[in-house]
Amino acid sequence: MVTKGDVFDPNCPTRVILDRLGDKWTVLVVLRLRSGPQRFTELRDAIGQVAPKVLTQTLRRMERDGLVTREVFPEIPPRVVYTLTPLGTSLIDPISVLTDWAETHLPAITSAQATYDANA
Amino acid sequence: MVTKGDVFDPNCPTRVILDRLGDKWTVLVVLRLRSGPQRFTELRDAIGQVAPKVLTQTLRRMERDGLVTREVFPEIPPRVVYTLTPLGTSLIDPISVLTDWAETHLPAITSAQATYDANA
DNA sequence: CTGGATCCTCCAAGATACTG
DNA sequence: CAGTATCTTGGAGGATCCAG
Repeated sequence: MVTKGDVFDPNCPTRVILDRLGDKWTVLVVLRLRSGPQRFTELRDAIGQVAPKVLTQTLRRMERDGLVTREVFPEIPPRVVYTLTPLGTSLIDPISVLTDWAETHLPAITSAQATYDANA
Repeated sequence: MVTKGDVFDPNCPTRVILDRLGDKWTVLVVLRLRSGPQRFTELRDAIGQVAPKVLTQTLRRMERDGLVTREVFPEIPPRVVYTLTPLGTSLIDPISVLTDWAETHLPAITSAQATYDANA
């Protein structure tokens, strides 16, 4: 049974989620797929300089977690389309809360850092 | 100027925040300090097996970011108390959204993983 | 008690090249 | 086009000992 108190258990679900969100690309993939299914190359180009190996790793892990589906069309050249699952879509709101917080408080953080560094 | 669209800019504020939340201990420190100021050892004991060096690094970074204050009492033995700043306190809500999401959807994720692994 | 100093491990991430 | 194969690396995290 999972309770609110076990965030301090190393196997706590929140820790698992934060591991995912903490990686470099998962959140960006979610935000890209928000506007609809995308092909591998579309994701790569949109997200920026990400090595194909890394993007593949990210997408595979997201597929395993049930956040995206991977659809292969057996054509030449091959076409692979990634789509957010309902589970993946449900992550958009929590992510938005974070981005909103980040954008709201960035000035305060930057300012705090400047003050801290000045006294160093 | 910071806009919603620049999540794909490597210097995007959201990326910075996610880097923090993605580390192993910051979120746990926030949740501990939620119930009030704590001493170094109290934090260490409550959070679990964290090396003092690592906890110090975490706390220093949080102090630099303006999330906590560090108060040293020049006594023997020394006493150091960490307290959430208003900025740090404002992080509790976004974190709660994440923990709620995690706890709600953990079964779905676990199930998805099991299905994925079974077909491997 | 707090946490600095030192050394070590591990792995996400990246660069590059290649293939069905 | 959508990856895989291989090699490399930076830095978070950890273990241990020591000091004010």
